[in-house]
Amino acid sequence: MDLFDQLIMNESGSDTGSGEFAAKEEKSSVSERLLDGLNRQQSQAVQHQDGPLLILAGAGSGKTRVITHRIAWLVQVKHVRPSSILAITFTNKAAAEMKSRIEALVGHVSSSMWIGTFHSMLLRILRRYAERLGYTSHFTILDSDDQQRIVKQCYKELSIDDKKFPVRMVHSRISTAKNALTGVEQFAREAGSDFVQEKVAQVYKLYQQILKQNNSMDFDDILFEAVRLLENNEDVLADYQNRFNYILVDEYQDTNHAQYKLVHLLSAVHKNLCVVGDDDQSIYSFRGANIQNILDFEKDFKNCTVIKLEQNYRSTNNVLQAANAVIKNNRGRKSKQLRTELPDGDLITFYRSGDHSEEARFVAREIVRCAEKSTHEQPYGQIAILYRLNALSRNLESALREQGIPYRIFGGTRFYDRKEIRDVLAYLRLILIPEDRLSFARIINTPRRGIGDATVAAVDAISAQTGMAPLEVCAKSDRYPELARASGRLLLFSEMIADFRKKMLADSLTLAELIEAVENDTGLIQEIIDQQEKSSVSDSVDRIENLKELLSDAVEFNSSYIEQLKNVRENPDIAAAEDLENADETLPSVLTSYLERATLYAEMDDDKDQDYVRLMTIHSAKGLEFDTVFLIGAEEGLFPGYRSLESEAAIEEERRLAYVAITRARQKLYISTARSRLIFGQTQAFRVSQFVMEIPAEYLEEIGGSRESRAASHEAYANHSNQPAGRARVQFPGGPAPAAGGRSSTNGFGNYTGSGSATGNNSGSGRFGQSGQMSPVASYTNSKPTADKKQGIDPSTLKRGDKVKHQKFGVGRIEQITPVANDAILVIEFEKQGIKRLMAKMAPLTKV
DNA sequence: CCTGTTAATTTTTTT
DNA sequence: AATTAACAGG
Repeated sequence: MDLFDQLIMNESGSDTGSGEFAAKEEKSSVSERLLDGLNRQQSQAVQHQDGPLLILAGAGSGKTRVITHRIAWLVQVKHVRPSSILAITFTNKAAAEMKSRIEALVGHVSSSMWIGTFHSMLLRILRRYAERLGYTSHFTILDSDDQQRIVKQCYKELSIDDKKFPVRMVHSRISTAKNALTGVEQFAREAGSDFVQEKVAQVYKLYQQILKQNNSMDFDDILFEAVRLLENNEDVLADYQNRFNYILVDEYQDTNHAQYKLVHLLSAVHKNLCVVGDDDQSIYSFRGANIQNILDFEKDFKNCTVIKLEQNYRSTNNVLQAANAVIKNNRGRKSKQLRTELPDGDLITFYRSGDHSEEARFVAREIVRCAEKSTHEQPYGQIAILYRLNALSRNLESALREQGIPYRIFGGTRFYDRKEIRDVLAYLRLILIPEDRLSFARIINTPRRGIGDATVAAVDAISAQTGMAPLEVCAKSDRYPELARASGRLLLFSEMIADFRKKMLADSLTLAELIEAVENDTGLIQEIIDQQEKSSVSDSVDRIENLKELLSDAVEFNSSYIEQLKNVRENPDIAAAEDLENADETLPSVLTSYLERATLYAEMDDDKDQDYVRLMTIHSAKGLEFDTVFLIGAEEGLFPGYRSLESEAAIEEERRLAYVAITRARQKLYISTARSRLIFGQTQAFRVSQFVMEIPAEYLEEIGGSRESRAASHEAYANHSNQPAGRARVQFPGGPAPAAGGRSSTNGFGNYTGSGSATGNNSGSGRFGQSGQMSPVASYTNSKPTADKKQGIDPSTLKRGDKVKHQKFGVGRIEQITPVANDAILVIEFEKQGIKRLMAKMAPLTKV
């Protein structure tokens, strides 16, 4: 993170020339520096005085620059107290970037500004006043996986059939209700006699009870409860209203009702609310975002100033015109027309492939070509492949590997969401908070330890009767005849947790050491190793590597946490001080912060300087830009998705998504489709996306067949030799048209043999936790005295056939060594006990 | 009560 | 296609 900050600072530092410049020109130079290079609208936005301000910032219009410069302007020219500035973003990444860019402009005073996401900033407030809402200040935060589990739990208690009421659907309705600030009672009232809504209302009610009982809030509660807090507590509201003289909200088009309400409440006194957004980039309505918030801003705030940023500095003219042409088909939008002074640039390349693997190979080959002719030091780092659904990334992987292209996939299941990681986190949470029911339920039988559903149900029943936490029931299980049979195992479990807890409270371990102890002593790793022999698809290596990765993550966290603590002590007035009010260096304190970050800050970070192709959904590409963009899967039914085909509003959202995708490209845009594609378990034929049809021909070149009109599509599909139509018109840049697709179909099957082996998994340079960029696992133990001495053997000293001696199993011979992180899985045939799988460094082994 | 097998269901996008 | 739920056998 520090490195990242530094990079940003250097970058912005050089383009504003802070140092000598300011010294020379003295006074007015400050404002000159902040306005330098801005166009009229931008500079007007930066200098706007007081009162509501709406900045409609088109894609690539220098939005971030305007925001950061405006904040700097407020501080340095208007002498606004930094601590009275609140800047809200949607992602932690955006917040971090804004923070460092502002710091580059104004220096360390930026640290007393509140810059963060809605969730992080509200959490700060909620912790302080938790008691007023009926929580303790240590309430835990539940992510959507936890939410679904609780809904399922509700189903059991209410005996609701999850076939008739899909968990997903009910969960999302509850979430929608909260985002619309509809509480339990109101929801029940409005449900009326609607059968489905009535059931949802029942679940909602019980769901909230369970959360309260657990002293936890889900993601949506953070917004909901914050509104409740402010509305019902005048003193609190007044405090924050007065405190935040200037409020700035980025990506305003993505706010939902609760967020809208919050912004209104907080800005009501000073009315210095500046919102920045682009209605054309509103793509989160499925999450409750209401595009009306930005469209109605002028109505909501009388005498508000509106500034449109329509000058695009990012894309070539061809790309930009294509984007304009697509988005103008939307009806519900503020009229604007982006323009650029950049040259036309290359035409957009449209490629119609036969099927998905041909598409993937085309993309891979084009990337190689791009990289070869690129003058950039890091040719791959400037390339992105975007798609509508995560599922589409699969096809690309093998093609990219074949060409030896370094890549990394973003999104999908996030690191902290992986099963094995969540298991460890659940242990940690239970160790920290023995009353936690959710974590208990998750891990009581993970790994398998002979405690089945029946036993868990009995424990729950006793817990409900006596009011004891489930873990406590386990500890006293010998007192209950109904638990007699499982009592031994229950006691063992509770003692194990108690033992961990003792160690934690004694503060004799580092965070990483505690995690390592959990991973090893609970048998989590052993279970994964044991599964290796059974399951045909061996992902054990990946999963263990993830667990090792968690260790280095913990080390990293630990040191940055300590540093931040130090920082706060030296400057008590920085904003982060409120988060760390009662924090210290002890393990319980560190662990508390760590768990919170794991739920709230679950994004993978991306080093901008890494030279690999980035694969991500369009959603996660918002706010980013790349020299070259490949948009794949541009097919009717995929993009726009078939679920949105019925509703005009949904199509418009998809179109906005298309607009976002197109405008990510700086210089070159490829759009590709497949005539048929294997997806959702079957091969389907697809037409070209209507969004592609909306791009005027003058901005396109076509390869592998034209985008046929609807009428022509049958005919074209009939003569599926993709030779004729497209080929004639192809102007393949740089040479005689190579048979980009159709010819080499042998490859389509060729890669089958290549995959499957362990090497196949590792050779991909892409996946999280495998690439060299992650910090090495080696050094995760540090200063504090280690509680238990390391055992085992360094795997690098071992080879097949070596004899080893195990404390319990006796002497055995090594049959197989599978490297994992900096350790290895050993398959050992013991003379007496048979074949066992063990981690080289962890097992009590000695060389013979 | 666990385990391994079969059947069924699922597929946006994410703070 | 792949993950997850139900089911039967030990």
